[in-house]
Formats: sequence, structure tokens, C-alpha cells
Amino acid sequence: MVASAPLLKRRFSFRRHERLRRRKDYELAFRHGSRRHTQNFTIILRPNGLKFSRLGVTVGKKVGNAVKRNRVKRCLREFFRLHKHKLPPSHDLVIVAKKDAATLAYNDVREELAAVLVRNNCI
RNA sequence: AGAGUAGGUCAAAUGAUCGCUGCCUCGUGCUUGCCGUUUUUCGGCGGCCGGGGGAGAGGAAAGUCCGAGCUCCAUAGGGCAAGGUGCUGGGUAACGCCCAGUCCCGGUGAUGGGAAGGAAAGUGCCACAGAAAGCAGACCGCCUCGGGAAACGUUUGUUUCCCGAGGUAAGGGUGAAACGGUGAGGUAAGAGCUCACCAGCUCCGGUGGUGACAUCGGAGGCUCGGCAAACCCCACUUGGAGCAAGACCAAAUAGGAGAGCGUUGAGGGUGGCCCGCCCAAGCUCUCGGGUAGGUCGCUGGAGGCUGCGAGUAAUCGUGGUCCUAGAUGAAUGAUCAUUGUCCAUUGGGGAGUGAUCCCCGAAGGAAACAGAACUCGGCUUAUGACCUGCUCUAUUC
RNA sequence: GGGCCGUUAACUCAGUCGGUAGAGUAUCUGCCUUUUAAGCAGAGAGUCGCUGGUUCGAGUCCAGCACGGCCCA
Repeated sequence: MVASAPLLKRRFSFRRHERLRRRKDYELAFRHGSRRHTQNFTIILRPNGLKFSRLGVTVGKKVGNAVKRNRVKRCLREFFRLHKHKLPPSHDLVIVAKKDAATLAYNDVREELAAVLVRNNCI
């Protein structure tokens, strides 16, 4: 409110309260959320009644070993951190990685998810 | 140059932007949390937000194959059962690990590998083949004696065949393995039956070594199969679970829960059993117990680096110096630029007959295995690059 | 993170003390039947998860890996 510069700076952060941290949160999203599919990801959206959006990431063992799974999770968090102001507000967002997600670089992830985002805005 | 072998080092570097998790510090910042004083105010502790500082994955973090610390079960105690280890000496908190050595095996060699006690305590197994696979036994053979038949012969007889009684372990064949090997004597034929040498066994003694063992001499009986990663015997050794251990705070829900005393039997717990130990129905007192969730355990340790000394070494002693991750749907990342490494392509130059190698430049690609989860010591497995020592082959092909 | 199991034919499983790997289902062929099914007879198919070791000889015994599965609060 004082100035726009701190707000802009704060916009790209990704603090702990912006993550899904409970098993119950994930179960609610899986049960009641709406789903979008891409080639390598499943995206689940659910309104959460808060003033901000939250992100949860699910990467199963089929994706690869611990290093590959961590890489996928970091890519997805990076995408959320840089694009959360364009996403629908006050939603819980769960991204499930499919089998071949570990082969993607960050730019591939961004293009694949941004395409869904554009389509979502059109709808 | 090629092939191989042993050991060591590193885990690309720097900068910019945006981010993550602890720690320290600051704030006329926010606070509906707690405490003190209290009308409020104010102060302290905390939480959130913001600024600054500083830190932030590995050699295997992996597999969970061993050994420990730590926690609870009794301060882990006795016996049985079950398991582990197994040449010798040393190192260590401990080990199935490490170092040094002995013996055996593989390799031309550098060097590598070995669960390497006991088979003349006992039990068991050794398929098929073969006569026989283990306190022996005899298929074909070889030899002797007795009987019978045939042929020859002047008679005692000689030769061949068959039957019976024995003696043999030379030869044959089987097998992974066949009851020492070679030679000579000896004999009806043979045989350690005897002798010489060799191999091997047992006992005694000397020398070297702490010891495993090595070596030398003597005696003995002449010979004894293999498998204990088959049961087993001997020596040493192991209590069980595991940080999701365990301790504390504490919504909802349900009505009990905890402490003290305590005889006998049932029952429960402590590892599979027995003992032992603890709890347990009763009485008295008290009001807490506990799931979701949270806090602690949680990182300073058998710690790293380095100098000196002891030791062949593993390692130990001592001095100095450093603090170096603590997450919990799980932090250490993303993008860009430059430099360095490697790969194949291409241009130029040089060496060489040639294969090929070296230097300079260009656009391009690659950069492995892999992510702490209580902490250490090892082992094993996965894996990129570089360096050093040594061995063999070819040495001008 | 820790603890515990399993791997044998296309599928489901046996394999006792180490000695030529079997059964059922499925597949194929033949008989029977108008045909199919059922029934009868026969056949094919195995690096016993992988790599080493012990042994004369390992599915089996012993190590080390790989893959799959289960449990804890």
C-alpha cells in the first residue's frame, strides 16, 4: 500500500504457507478438484477459501530415483513461483508428474504448463 | 605405442538476476499467543513481516551386509535352544573390518585370490559307469592243486578244454576319485614280501621365529580316499527391539486414569523355552490420562586439517588450528554469460613412406553415478576425469 | 528411515538328505462327433532372476547384486 516496489519484489517468493503440507489437503484436492491433463502432468484445481493460492506436488516412484524426482519438484515450484500472479487466485493447485516428466528441462515444463494456463483463461 | 596391474586426487570454476531452509542481529513494524505489573499504557518471551550478515548434500549420502554409540524393555542375570566367527601376530570403542606375515591356488610377469581348526570322536553321502566307492572285495586275467575229456607219446607224462578248491592285486577296462610311485631282488604267480631313491603320515630331538610355520637329523609302521559353504566336535562370541526408539505439551470424542501398600493361584509383559524379575484382582489417596496436532530427541563428534614423535604398516601419542546441513508432502535450486575439459566434423601448419601424432582456429554436442533423514567405523555395489609407480609384448613393424 | 519375504514352462505352483527339472491350466496335432465343447492319446516349450565360490557334480549349499511385494505411526 505504501509503494508498489516491495509488492513487486514479494511477488516471486514462495513461502512455506503457500505449500500444501497436510495429507488431508491433498485428499480434499484429489476428491473435489477439477483436473486438466497434459502429456507429462495432471493438474488439479480446487478453491481453498484463502486469500492466496497454494501448491502441492506429487511425484511418484515411477518417475525415477530421488535425484530425478527432486528435479521435477523444483521445476514445478519454480514455475509456480514465477507464474502465480497469472493463475486463478485462492485455489489449491496440485500437480502430479507422469512417468516421463524427468526427461524435461525447465523450459519444456514452462511451455507445457503455460499452454494449459492460456486455454484455462480462454475458457 | 599397445595390453595389463597397483595406488592416489578431484567431483568443473567465476559472476549477475530471481528464489528456498536453519542460525545471528536490527526494527517508533504487526500480533487475536504466554508471563509480570495493570483501567489503558509499558516491559520480557514467542510468532509473522521487512533490512543486514553468515552457512547449506556425498564419495559413495545408495544397498541395509556387519560392528558400535544412544533410547526403552530389569542396572540384561542363570541354564537350554538357536545363530555368528574360525591360519598366526598386531590395530581398534567394536567388527565378519584394516595392517603385517605363514601356507595353498591362479597368472610369463607386475600382482591377485582364499569361511585356511578337526575326517586315525561319531553319524551320513559319494548318482551313472564299474568286479569293487571304504573296518572291504575279485569280473576278465595270471598261477597252483584235485577231478574229467580229447590229442600225442614206450611208462612217470606233455598240451588244450571243462568243472571244483584256493593264492594273487602286476595288467585290462569304469570313474572326479580305485588302497603310494619308479627300479631291482624275490616268487608257482605275485604283493612293502625285502632293499634303494622319491612323495606322504605319526612320534622324538636340534636350530630360527612371539607365533602360524620353515629347516635339519633320527625312529616307526609301511600307506591311512574325498565331502564339515552335510549333521557334528572343539575354541571364541552374541539378550531383544529399534529415533516410526523414547520423553513432554495437548483440541474433539469416550468414561475412567494415575500413585502408594500388598498374601496365594490363574493371567499378562520382558526374545524361542525353563528359572528369575516386573505388572496384576483388594485397600487408601489424588485428578488427570490420551488421539489429531505440536515440541524435544537433532547434531560438537571414537570430528576434520596440519606439525613432530613411536611403529615395516594399520594405528597411536602430543602440540596447533577450525566449527563444517539439520529438512519433515521433506530445504542447498532455476536462467543467462565467460573460461576450462572431453568427443566427433571441418580449415591451416609441422613430424613421418604410411597408419597416426602435435599446434592454432571455427560452428556444434557431451559432462557420469547419484540427494542427508539419529550419529559414527567398515564392507559391497554404481560411476566420470586426471596423475603416479610397476609388468609384459613389439622395438623399427 | 527401519524391519521382513519372494523370483522355476505363456500362467499358477511342486521339487524331501546335492546326482537326467515335474504337475495342472493354456497352445498345437490326431481320434471321437454333422461341427463346437467335453473326453481320450501324443507333442512342443526352461540361460531354474544374475554373477562368482564350495563340490567330481549345484534349482538345492554359501556370498554379492538386480527386480517385485508386505509391515510400522
